[in-house]
Amino acid sequence: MEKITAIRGFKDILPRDASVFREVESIARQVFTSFGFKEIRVPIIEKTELFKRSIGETTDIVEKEMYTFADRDNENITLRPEATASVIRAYIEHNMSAAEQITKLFTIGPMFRRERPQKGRFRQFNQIDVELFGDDKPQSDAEVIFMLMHFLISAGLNSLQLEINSLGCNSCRPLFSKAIVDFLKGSEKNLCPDCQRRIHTNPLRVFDCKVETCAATIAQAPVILDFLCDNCKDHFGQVKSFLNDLEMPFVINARMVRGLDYYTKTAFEVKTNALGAQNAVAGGGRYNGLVSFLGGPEVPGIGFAVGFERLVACLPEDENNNFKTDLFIAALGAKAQKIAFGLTNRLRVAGISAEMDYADKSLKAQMKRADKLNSSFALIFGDKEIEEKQVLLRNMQTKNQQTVPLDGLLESIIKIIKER
RNA sequence: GUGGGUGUAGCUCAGCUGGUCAGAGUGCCGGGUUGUGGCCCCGGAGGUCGAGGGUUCGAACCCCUUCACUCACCCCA
Repeated sequence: MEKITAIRGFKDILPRDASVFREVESIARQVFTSFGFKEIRVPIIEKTELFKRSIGETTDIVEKEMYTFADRDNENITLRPEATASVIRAYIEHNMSAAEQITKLFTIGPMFRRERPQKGRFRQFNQIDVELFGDDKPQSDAEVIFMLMHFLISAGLNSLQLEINSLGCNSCRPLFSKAIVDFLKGSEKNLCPDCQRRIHTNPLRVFDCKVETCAATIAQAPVILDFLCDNCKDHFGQVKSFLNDLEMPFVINARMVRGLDYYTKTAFEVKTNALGAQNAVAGGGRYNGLVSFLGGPEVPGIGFAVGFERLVACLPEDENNNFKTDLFIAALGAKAQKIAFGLTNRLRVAGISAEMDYADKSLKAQMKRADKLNSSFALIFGDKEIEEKQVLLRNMQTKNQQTVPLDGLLESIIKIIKER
C-alpha cells in the first residue's frame, strides 16, 4: 500500500512541540488577560467576500494565496488567511460596540495561505491575534504594542527589534501615493517588472521590493512621514512619546508597508534574527476605517498577529524530556498482572499518571520501561509479594525501596505520591 | 508561480572515478543478573538505497521523467 502523507505545507505538531505550544498559549492568555483582553473563538471558514473586502482585492493574499472553493450550494467560502476580518465580522454581527465602548479581544488558531513553504512559512500556521476596538487615542497604540513586546519577552524571546511607522489616513495617504507614483514614473525603467506593475496596482508595495535596482531607486523616494497630515503626525508623535514613557525601545522604519490594505496610521512589526528570511515574528497596525467598511459602525481599531510557529522557532531547544509518569507498576505473573491492571486504572482515576506493561516481561525489561517513561516510582510485586501481602515501592531517583501493605494499597500509594 | 540544494534503517548520516555498496552511530528488542532502570559488554530485528524508465555484463552511484522535502525569490506571521 502506498502511504498517505500530510499535504504540502501542512505540519503535524508532535507531542514535544505541542507542549511548547500549550505553554506559550498559557502565557499569552495570562498576559492578555492582565491587559483586559478576552478570548473569542471564530470560525476558520468565512464567506470569501469578507476577506476580499477587508484585506484588499489587489493584495497577494487575496489574489493568489487563499484556499477558496465552492460550497455545495455554490457559495464561495474561504479558509481564513488571517483572523482580523473574522473577529471584526463577529464584532459587528453581535453588536459588541453597543455593549461597551471599548472592546478588547484575542483569538488563537490556524490560518491558511497557499504559498510555497519555506523556513518559518507554512500553508497552515497558527496565529495569536489581538484586536482593540473603540479607541483611537495614541495610548491604545502604545498599550497594544507594549503588551505585544511584553508577551514576546515573557514567552522567552530575546534580541527582538520593534519597528514602527505611520501609514497616514484617507486624507494624507493619497497625497503620498500620488507623490510616489510621480516619482516612480520618472524612473520606471530602473524597476523590476513586478514593481512596474505595482505602480498601477499598489504603489506602496514598491517599498518592500528587495531587487537591488528597485531598492536603490526607492532610496531616493519621498517617505510617508513627510506627507502625514497634522492629525496623523500628532498621533504618531504621541505614540512614540508614550512608548518612550514605557521605556519600550523601537526604531522607525519609514519604508515599512504592510501586506494588507486596511491599515491606517500606526503600523508595526517585530523582527528577530533567528528565523532566516522570514524574520517577522509579529506584525500589526491600526485600521480606523475597516469596521465601517465591513458594514459596522464607525469604530476605530488596532490589532496585531503573532506567528505561533515562528515564535516557537525562536525559542531555545529544550532537550530534556518533559513527559513524566508518577508510577510504573511492574507486575510479575498472572495474579499480579490482574491486580495491577485494576490498580493502574484506579490510580489514573485518582489523578496519578500510572503505567504498566501487559506483556508480562522480565522485571528488568519493566524497570527499563519505567526509566524510559521518566517514572518517579516503580511498584514491584509478584507471587512473593502477594504471599507476604506487601509490595515494594521503589523511588527511582533515590533507589530507596519501602514495603507497602497490600491491604489498602491504592490509598497508601495515592497518599505517598501526593505527599511527595 | 520561479530558481538552487537534498532524498540510503525509526532518527542523524557515510558510501571515492559505476565492480562484496547494503554500512556506521543512535534508537528499538533481547541477553550478561532464574526478581530491579540509567553506565558498560554481547547479540538481534529493521532498508525493493523516494518512485518510474533508460544506458551497461553489472547502477545507491551515470542519463531522463516524476514525486517529496528543504532553502531562497515573491509575499507574509
